[in-house]
Amino acid sequence: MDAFYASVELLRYPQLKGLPVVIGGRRRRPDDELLVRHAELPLSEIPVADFPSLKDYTGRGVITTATYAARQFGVGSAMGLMKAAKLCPQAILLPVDFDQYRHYSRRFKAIITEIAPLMEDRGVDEVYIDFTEVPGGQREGGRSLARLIQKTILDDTGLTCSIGVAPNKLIAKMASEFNKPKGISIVHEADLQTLIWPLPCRKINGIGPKAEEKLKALGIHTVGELAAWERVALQEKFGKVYGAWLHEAARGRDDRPVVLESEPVSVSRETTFERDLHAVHDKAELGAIFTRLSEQVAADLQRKGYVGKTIGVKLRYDNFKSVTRDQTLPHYTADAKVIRQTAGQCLKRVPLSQRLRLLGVRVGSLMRADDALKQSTDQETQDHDPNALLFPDD
DNA sequence: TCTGGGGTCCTAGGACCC
DNA sequence: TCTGGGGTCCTAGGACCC
Repeated sequence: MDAFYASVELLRYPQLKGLPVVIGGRRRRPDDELLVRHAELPLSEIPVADFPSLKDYTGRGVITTATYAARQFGVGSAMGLMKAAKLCPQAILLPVDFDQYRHYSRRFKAIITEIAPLMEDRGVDEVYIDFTEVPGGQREGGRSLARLIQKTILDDTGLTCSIGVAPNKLIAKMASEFNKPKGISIVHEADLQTLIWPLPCRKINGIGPKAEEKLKALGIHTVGELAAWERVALQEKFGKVYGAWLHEAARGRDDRPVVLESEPVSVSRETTFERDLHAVHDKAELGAIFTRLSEQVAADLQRKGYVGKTIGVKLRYDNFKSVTRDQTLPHYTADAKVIRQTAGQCLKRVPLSQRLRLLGVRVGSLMRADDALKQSTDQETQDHDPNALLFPDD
């Protein structure tokens, strides 16, 4: 989806269309005041001049999405808001409204699966679709089906997307970036050298900032330059698995299937504080946050129907260094008190003299709650300990 | 003026078991 | 008196992605 969060906000506030708008920040909805002040007005009639702008923002946070108008000023995803404010102080700043994005996410995905049922969910704003067996999926190399999907999503939601069509996920992902926004790009196997090889390595999904730097140090800047390297040489520099993958990726080879369903591995909640906190000096405040995070994780697990047995904490110090600690329980749980208690044990194993900027609670080694129940009743027949796995404290 | 939140996967060492 | 080989699980950190 094109600038997804921002585009959803523009559905609510069409008067902001064409203006630099960024989504992000840590405050409650800054338009709360707007809504109160303009309670008599529909959202779409709130004057543009009354929207909060980047230059008035103080505090922590990053941009999650910027409209294309804002990107012209050099601001973009993951940029700190304070830095963005220097580049484009007049940009309108709206806070993240995840419920709203989830709602539109479900809608566009439902539209896609109606047209092409083999869809892999890649997060709130991205999917892979298998066109292979869809009627008309091969017409014009896939362009006609891509157009149909774009038009149906636009008619139903008012949102635009960009689609890349290619023989595999690796190339399709790269192709989808070629013509944003509202783009359709078809890349055939034979186009590898002309369309893919000139690109910077960083464009490959799986090469991040670290790998890019390492590649640059070797004089490898483009995918084509990467493709010139022998597999063994890359494996020497990057390790057996990653090196082999780099070798394949540079040749446009990727045999990963489109995965329709997957089980979650972990559930977590974390928060960056308004100001850095100290374990001793701000003990009460930290304790309350810690409890809230544990309760949120427990609620998330219960809502999704999972239990887990590895409980962990994550801390980020004021110097941005992070540490994690975790502990595996002998039983599965989704209980806030058990999570809070175990996470508390983990916290004791971590140095706490430095100020903290972030605290997180995580539950991993998940299992579906109904499967865990089944296991515990199996167990019951063996040792007459009802619900031992799920509810050891009962 | 630094740098969100929610994830996945990989690596590597140590414990422990057969 | 010098110590194999394979497997699994646990833990911590880190790269990467949306």
